[in-house]
Amino acid sequence: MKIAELPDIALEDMAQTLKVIAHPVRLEILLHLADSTKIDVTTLCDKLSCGCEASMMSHHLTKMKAHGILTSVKEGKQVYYQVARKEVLNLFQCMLKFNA
Amino acid sequence: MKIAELPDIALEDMAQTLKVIAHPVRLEILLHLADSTKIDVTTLCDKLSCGCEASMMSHHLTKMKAHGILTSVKEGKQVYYQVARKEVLNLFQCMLKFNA
DNA sequence: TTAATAATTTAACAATTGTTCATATATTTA
DNA sequence: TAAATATATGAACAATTGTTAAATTATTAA
Repeated sequence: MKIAELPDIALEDMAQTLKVIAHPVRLEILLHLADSTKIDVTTLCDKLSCGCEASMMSHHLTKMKAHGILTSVKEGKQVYYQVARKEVLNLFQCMLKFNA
Repeated sequence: MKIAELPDIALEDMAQTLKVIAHPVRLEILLHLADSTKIDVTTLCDKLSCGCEASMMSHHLTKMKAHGILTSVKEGKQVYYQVARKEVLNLFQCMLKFNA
């Protein structure tokens, strides 16, 4: 598909979504969620190398959820997050190719 | 390729690159450069719908060049810009799929 | 060599994001 | 019900980005 023929692209929206994703901690979250179907906030804090505490992590997760990048389900005391659409993860392949 | 097996990803770098791209005017510039091999600053100002003046346009172009997203050549009075690696443009396909 | 054009740079300020910490709200367990 | 755990929220402040306008540099043309 030629770029010129791409259907109406809402550049503002696209920029906004990219801006939300363009943060090292949020990228690490996405990378982690790529492999585990769902994960709760505390476990994420433990597993990621960013050293985030629950509050900060929650801010990041809330932001990504608000922009439709993640979804969440509450089960008992924990809230489990997962990627809303696996397609976001293509971004990593995309960026790797770019950096190569 | 499984995400988990991606080679060392420098998340900071990736975030930084995405951040530079994540701006509506800069996306429009990239979209335009996708189809024309090279273009000078004044022409870009005329052709884009963002209404940027030369100074602002130059700021955006300089930033993208500084991050290796664009390159430029000077010919006479004008400076022509083009995308450094066509691979960045995959981002558009990527994001379209995401928004679909 | 002066004027005109093209692009860049700088500095100031506005606006948006990021971070921290204290507090609040559920939910479970003792 | 009280304490403990998990998450979220809000407000303050720091840091980064975005924008504007004026000044500057380089190149060409008169």
